[in-house]
Amino acid sequence: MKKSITIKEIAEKAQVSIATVSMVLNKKDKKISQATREKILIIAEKYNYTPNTMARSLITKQTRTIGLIIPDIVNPFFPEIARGVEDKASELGYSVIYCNTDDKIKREDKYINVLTEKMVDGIIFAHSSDRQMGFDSLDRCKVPILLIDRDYENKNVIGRVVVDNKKGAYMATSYLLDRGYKKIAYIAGSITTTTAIGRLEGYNQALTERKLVIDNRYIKVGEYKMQWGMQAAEQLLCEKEPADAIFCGNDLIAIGAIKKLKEYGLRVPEDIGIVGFDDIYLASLVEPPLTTIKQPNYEMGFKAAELLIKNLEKGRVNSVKNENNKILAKENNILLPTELIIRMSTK
Amino acid sequence: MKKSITIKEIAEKAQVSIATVSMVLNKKDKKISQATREKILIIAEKYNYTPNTMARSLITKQTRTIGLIIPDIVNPFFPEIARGVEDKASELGYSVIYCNTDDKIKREDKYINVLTEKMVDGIIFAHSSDRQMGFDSLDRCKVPILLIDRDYENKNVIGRVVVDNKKGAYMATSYLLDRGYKKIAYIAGSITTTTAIGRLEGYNQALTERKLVIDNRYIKVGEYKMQWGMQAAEQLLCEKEPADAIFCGNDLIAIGAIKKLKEYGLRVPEDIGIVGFDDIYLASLVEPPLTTIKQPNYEMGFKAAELLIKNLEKGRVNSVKNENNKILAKENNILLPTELIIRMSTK
DNA sequence: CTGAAAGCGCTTACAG
DNA sequence: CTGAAAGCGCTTACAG
Repeated sequence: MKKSITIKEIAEKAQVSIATVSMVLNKKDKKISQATREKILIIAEKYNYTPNTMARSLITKQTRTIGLIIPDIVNPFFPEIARGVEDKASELGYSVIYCNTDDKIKREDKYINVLTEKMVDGIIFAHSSDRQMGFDSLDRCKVPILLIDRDYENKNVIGRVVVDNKKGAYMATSYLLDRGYKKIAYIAGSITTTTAIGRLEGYNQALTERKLVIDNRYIKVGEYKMQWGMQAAEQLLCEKEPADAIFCGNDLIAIGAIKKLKEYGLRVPEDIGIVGFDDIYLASLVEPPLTTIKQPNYEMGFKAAELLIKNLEKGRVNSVKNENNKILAKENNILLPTELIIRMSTK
Repeated sequence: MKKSITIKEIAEKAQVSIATVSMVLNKKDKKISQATREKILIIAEKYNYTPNTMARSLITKQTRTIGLIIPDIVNPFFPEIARGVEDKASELGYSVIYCNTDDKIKREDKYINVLTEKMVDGIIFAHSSDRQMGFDSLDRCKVPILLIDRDYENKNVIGRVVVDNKKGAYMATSYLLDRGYKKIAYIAGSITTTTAIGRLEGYNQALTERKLVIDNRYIKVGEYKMQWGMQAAEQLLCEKEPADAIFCGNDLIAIGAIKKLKEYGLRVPEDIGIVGFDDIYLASLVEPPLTTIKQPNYEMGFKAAELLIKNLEKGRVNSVKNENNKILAKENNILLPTELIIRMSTK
């Protein structure tokens, strides 16, 4: 491929210094005469000049690139986040390097290193729930990190954008109770993540508020998979007093549960109520359509990019002051609301 | 954030020159004594040295970053591609900057510029079908481009990885004929893209091979949306001799068609056969489960990254020779096979 | 085996 | 209003 013209070459052609060219091309040209300016601009246009951002970044210490580390873009939970991030970033003149970790800490660490070497200005990170406090590669990270979806404590974390899982689970459980179901089970995908803990709390709160007893036999913990939804639903059906409604940790679990209930000849929602969490593409096409707690994934990505970049640019203004503000400003912790989407069968 | 130590500082601490440090850190240290090597390595380790790839790239003209330009990561067609690209790229030591265009040529052009400025080594590009030959921003692009999914002619295109749409459509249509359906309709999403043309050809071929007449009333052209599937299915049902099977341009169209058929009280596949193209997440959960032509999207991304990077590195070896090989080597045009996935109702 | 020097393409005080 | 110069952090011939 043909290489680009440089400011040095433009300077020669225009018979001016490279400093002047640089200033004109960067619009820091208040002090440059109109004649000079035009001469330079015309040459740059003619030779299709593209600046070399490598060279620029070397001086400015700013790449206008951010990293996005997620478990897996194929997991339908993440494309919307990724899209939100990219939309806001590109609006603000930033590019995004994206990385898939499959929730493996080794890969996370590798990507944090790579992104550091590429000198990204910041990282948006949906980390593995297995991440352990203590001796952590995040400590050695030289780049500000903003967490999404899952929370974590680390000195390099400058902010977090998470979903109000507790409220969502509360809404889901309350919805089922409002519709007259009495014994609400909860099929969880996990119980260790901050996300999962929030959902359990919301479930508990809804029951407690109505003075209902929390029955551990109705709480099943497994993985966020369809298979587990089927398995857990079967377990629930075998209890002496089977539950009459199920709040599912995510849509995949819910879909599995529905499948199993059908096998047992149970109708949803006539015989048993179901609400899922998350919002998978086509969830509305499953039969019966799945009522879910929708997570604002696009907004999560969008807000995260906005917050990160805002902080980066603020940081540049008074970087000295920022050096040891380990206490996170409250406005850097964003809790996004969820929404209950009720879907009815069209039959 | 704390800044990284530089090779200059390491050189001072180790009492050697920066050249020596550079060689050791880059493993080009055959000629360096073991003692010196170790001294340097220990210091680098101790101070948690991370190389500044900006500085390096400025000299080597290589960023080990590629661009991925796609219409929309939220469209379920693209996550698998993106994942394939990232997997292969990271395996080969490359990062990927990803961009969403919404099929807008302006955004495509913008991203091509941005990626050029960021000095990516190459671009994997799923372009808008509206792209016009002639005065084209791609011509001015300074970076090698590899096309995926959709073909296009341009001097900067060094390769293409596309799906065998013709064969896929042929398989879909033949499958329906084999099952005894007589009048196969085709609801297309488009008729202008190379992709769409391939599918139409395959459909025609299957009919022609069995000496069946191609009836234009059975071919409906619209968009790749569920809404259009519903609409077109309705149109087909209103024909004097309604079709008894439909090959759908993609899964969304197929799902829309199924929906409409249900409204008319028609059963799939007893009353009418349906085959879709593409493979959307959860397509197996729609009722009845959708038989589709699966596109090897992950492989497409994976192969694309492999092919692009292989060419980049080859190009570096003999860049002079490569300058004007406008004729694309045959091995740079990859046609990936599709697969027929038959899904039956479990009832 | 190692170092001095040039240079990648740019920005940024500083001087005039 | 404009230019000369230093320097960002690195690599790469070249010399010894």
